[in-house]
Amino acid sequence: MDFKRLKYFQTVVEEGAISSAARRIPLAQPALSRQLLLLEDEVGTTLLTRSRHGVRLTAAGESFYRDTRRLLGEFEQAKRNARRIADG
Amino acid sequence: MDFKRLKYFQTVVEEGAISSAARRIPLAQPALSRQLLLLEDEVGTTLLTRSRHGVRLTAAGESFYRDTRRLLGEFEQAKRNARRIADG
DNA sequence: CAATGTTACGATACACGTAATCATA
DNA sequence: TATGATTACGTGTATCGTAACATTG
Repeated sequence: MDFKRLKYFQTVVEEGAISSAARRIPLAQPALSRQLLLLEDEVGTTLLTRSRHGVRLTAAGESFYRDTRRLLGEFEQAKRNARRIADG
Repeated sequence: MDFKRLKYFQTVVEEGAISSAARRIPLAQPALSRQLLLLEDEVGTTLLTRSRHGVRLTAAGESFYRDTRRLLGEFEQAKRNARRIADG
């Protein structure tokens, strides 16, 4: 599991569609679609419902989105903490 | 950044040496050494001091070890939360 | 048929293992 | 010279982009 995959998921949720998220990342749409399927496979449940108009979070997806958004922030903080201690 | 890389770091800290951590993971010693260098590069600071007897955490490494150990637990919890909501 | 998402497939990048090298008690 | 870490290099797997296909308002 790469943090990259979680960031992709965050972007898709924020954009409400895989296509526009792919443009924003940037990444080809099929590559992003695959990354989301792999993420759902690793988590073990469906996180998004797909439709003609884009994607919507499932209840499980809502939970996972909140949890991982916090997590990504904490990881950045962990790196900052380490650098701050090292640099003085 | 892969979670795998953080888990490798955890194991190295617990073992106190790259060589024994590599046996435990399992992974070839050079591969593990490279992963640690890549991790330090991504974090932006030295996390371990190397010696003939193994490795020791720097002050920055201590901080990063604590932070990421917590993070890894929280990630597992995030997955469990999602599955619980989906299944239950 | 237009805008979305997925599947197929070939090319590239990254992580691995083996072998060689460096460092130190 | 024995133990532990790093560098070099070839190989395999995973990710990417392009192209083709599927779905639906």
